[in-house]
Amino acid sequence: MAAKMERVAKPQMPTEAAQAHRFGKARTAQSTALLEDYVELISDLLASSGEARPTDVARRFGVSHATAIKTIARLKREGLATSKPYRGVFLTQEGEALAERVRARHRLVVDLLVAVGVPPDCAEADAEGIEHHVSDVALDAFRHFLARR
Amino acid sequence: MAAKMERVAKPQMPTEAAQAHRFGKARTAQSTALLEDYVELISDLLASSGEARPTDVARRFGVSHATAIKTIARLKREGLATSKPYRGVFLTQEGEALAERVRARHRLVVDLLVAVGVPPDCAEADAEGIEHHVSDVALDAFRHFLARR
DNA sequence: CCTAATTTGTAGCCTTGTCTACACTTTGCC
DNA sequence: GGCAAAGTGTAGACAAGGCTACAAATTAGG
Ligand SMILES: [Mn+2]
Ligand SMILES: [Mn+2]
Ligand SMILES: [Mn+2]
Ligand SMILES: [Mn+2]
Repeated sequence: MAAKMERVAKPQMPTEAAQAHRFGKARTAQSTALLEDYVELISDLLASSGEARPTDVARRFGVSHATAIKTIARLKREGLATSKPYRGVFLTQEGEALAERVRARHRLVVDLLVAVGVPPDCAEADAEGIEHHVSDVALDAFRHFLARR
Repeated sequence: MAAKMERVAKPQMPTEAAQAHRFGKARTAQSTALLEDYVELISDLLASSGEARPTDVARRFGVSHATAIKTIARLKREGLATSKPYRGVFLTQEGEALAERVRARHRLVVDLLVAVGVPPDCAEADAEGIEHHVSDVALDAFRHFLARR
């Protein structure tokens, strides 16, 4: 029953393919978000204290040290970090480059949020999640907006 | 060796607790992002065609129908949707309310992005991920910005 | 130097989210 | 009305990300 001839309202929906593609992109971003946050955090720890120990990473990240160690293992598997037992974590060239990009993007997102009126603390908090979903094109737009506002 | 007295550069890092809290919030947002996208999508399908079949949801979402069915099961478990075998999915009152909020937020985020100069297609794509990490405070700021720009 | 505290590593276990493969209903069409 | 196609559901596998509990190594004090 129902919908004899689907001629009702039908507000504009994107095409199936386009929508699937968008959702897929968001899913991919999620899967790399963790790695991005870890390399950024490790890079910060290295810069500010000269070392990045798993326990520090875990505390900063708010997870158990076992979880941090597993994620660091993934970082190594993906060629972003190195570490030897009981020796702290370091970033590969690739890892440091990623950290640099991620850090810059994080700052840009925070700046944009603040520029449109989001309170700084809130901007900082929201940016931690938002940053991983902002494309390069959008980042360019952010830069232009900040430059000429 | 190294760091005899950590008096080096030390660019401002947030406190451990604050940073852990931020990361924790981003993690939580991620875990609800999927549910939000599903209820929004189901609501759209119901509005535009009168029914939301698992296969449609799967195609729109870009996953296998088995995956969609499992996520729909989670929706039901959490009191957001109902369904009987071979009969399509419907939203509970709570689910429809969530869909409404999510839809409005999605639009607001897209509008904000466009307003700061992000190309519409890009805005639409990025918003799909960003939306789940924008707090109510930030949304208010977005509204004000859009109103008085 | 020895011992105790801290850090690190490992070993399960759980939940989510994804897939493929197979079985069962329902639908559509001749 | 019956058969093929389409849709639906279930089962089993995997990876990621989280946890707790325990074991081993390192570091720090006395
Ligand atoms: Mn982040
Ligand atoms: Mn960040
Ligand atoms: Mn979304
Ligand atoms: Mn959305």
